[in-house]
Amino acid sequence: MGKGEATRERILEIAEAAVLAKGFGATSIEEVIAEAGLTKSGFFYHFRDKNALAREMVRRYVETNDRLFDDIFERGRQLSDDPLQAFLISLRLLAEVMADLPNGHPGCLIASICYQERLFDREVRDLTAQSVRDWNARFRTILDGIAAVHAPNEAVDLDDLADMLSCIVDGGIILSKTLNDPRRLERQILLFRNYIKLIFAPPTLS
Amino acid sequence: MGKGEATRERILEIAEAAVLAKGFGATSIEEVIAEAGLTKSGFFYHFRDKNALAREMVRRYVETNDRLFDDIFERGRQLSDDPLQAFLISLRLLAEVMADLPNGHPGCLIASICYQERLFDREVRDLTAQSVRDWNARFRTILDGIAAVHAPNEAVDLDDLADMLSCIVDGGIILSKTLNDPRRLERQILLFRNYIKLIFAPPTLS
DNA sequence: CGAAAACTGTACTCGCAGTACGGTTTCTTG
DNA sequence: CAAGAAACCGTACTGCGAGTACAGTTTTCG
Repeated sequence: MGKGEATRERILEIAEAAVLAKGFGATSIEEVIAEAGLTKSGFFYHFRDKNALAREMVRRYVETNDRLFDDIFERGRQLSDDPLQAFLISLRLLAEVMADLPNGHPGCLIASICYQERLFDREVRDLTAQSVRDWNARFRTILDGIAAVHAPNEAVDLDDLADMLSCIVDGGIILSKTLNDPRRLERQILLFRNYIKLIFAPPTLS
Repeated sequence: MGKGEATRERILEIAEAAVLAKGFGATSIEEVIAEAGLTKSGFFYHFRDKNALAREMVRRYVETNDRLFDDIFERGRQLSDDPLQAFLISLRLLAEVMADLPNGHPGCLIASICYQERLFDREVRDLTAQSVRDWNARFRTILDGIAAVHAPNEAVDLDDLADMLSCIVDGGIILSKTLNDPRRLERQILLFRNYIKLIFAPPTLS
C-alpha cells in the first residue's frame, strides 16, 4: 500500500465516522482534513469533489461488510453440515459481533445515505441499492439451502424472509442508537434467529 | 387556528419533507422559505433558530404518528374482542396504510435524526428516545394482553417482541426507499404479523 | 379604531464548498 | 544517484447559506 493509498484510507475512515454521526450534508471537508492532518489541497488531490468522496466511502463500506458477512456465514458452515444449524450458528455469531462493538454499532452507511438521497448522484444510489440486493440474494440462497433439507412448517415467502434480516439489522441499529442501548440490536438478531427456528426446525415434542 | 399557526404548520410540513429527502444539515432555511412563500424575517419570527425548527418538527411528527397508531390499534380492538385477533387485524391495517402511500413511505423522522445525532441538542434527542420508548411500551401492553389469554408457544421476551415492530417498520422503510419498492415495507409488516401468529396462535391441525 | 400579531426589507458577519494554480517535499525506479 | 512522478502545501479567490439586528409595514381581531 503506497503512502497515498494510506492517506485515502485515513480520510475515508474519518469521513465515514463523521457522516454516520452528523450526516453527509453536515460533514465539512475542513473538519475531515483537520482530523486527518492534511490541507484542503491534499484532500482535493485525492478526491475530485465531495461526491467522489461519497462514492469511495460507499464502495469501501460495502467491501468491508461483504467480507464480514462472508466470514460469519462461512464460519457457520464450517461448524455444522446442516444448513439450518449453520445459519442459526451464524446468526448467533452475528449477534455477538454486533454486541461486542465497544460503543455500539456506529451505524449503517446505506441507511444514512437512504435518508439523504437527494444529496447523491445516481451512481451512489445505484451502488447502495445493488449492495442491498446482493446481500438479500445471498441470504435467499442460504434459505433455499435450508428449505431443501427442512420443509418449512409455515408458508412464508423466502424472499421476504431474506429481506427481513436486513430490516432487523437496520432497524435494530436505529433502535440501539436512539435509545443508547447497544444490546437491543443483539436481542433483535436473536429474535429473528428464533423466528427462523420456528419456521424450519421440526416442532420439539414436549 | 390563527394565521400564524397556519404558517408555522406550512413551514414544518415543507421542512419535514426536505429533511427526509436530504437530511437536516443539508436543508437550507432559504429553500424552505422560498417554497413556503415568505421571507427570512418571517421565518425567524416563528422560530428562534434552526434547532427550534427541529424541536417543533419532532413534536409534530410524534404527535401525528401517535394519532395514527392510536387509530389503527383502536380499530383493531373494535373489530375483535380477542386481543390476539385485534392485534393481527391492526397489523394488517398498518400494512395497508403503509402500502397505500402514493410515493412510498416518506421516511421516519426519528431514524433520520438518529443518523444525524450530533446536529441536535439534548432536548431533541430526548424527545426522539422518549417517543420510541412510548411506542414500544404501548406494543408491550398489547402483547401482555394477548399473552394473558393465549399462552405463548415459544419462550420469547415480550419487550424484545415489542421492539421488533419498530425495527421492522424502520428497517422496512429503509429497504423500500433504497430499492425504490414501496411494497417491501408492507410485506415485512405482514411477515412480522405471521411471527406473532406463530408465537401466540394455537397450532392448526392439518 | 387601536393594539397586537404577522410579517417585509435591508444590510450585515461568518463559515464552508469548491476552484485555480504555482510551489515544495517525498517516494520510486532506472 | 538522478530525475520524474506522486503526494502533498500555500494562497487567494467566488459564491452560498446560517444567523443577527432592527426599523418599517400590513393584517387580523377584539
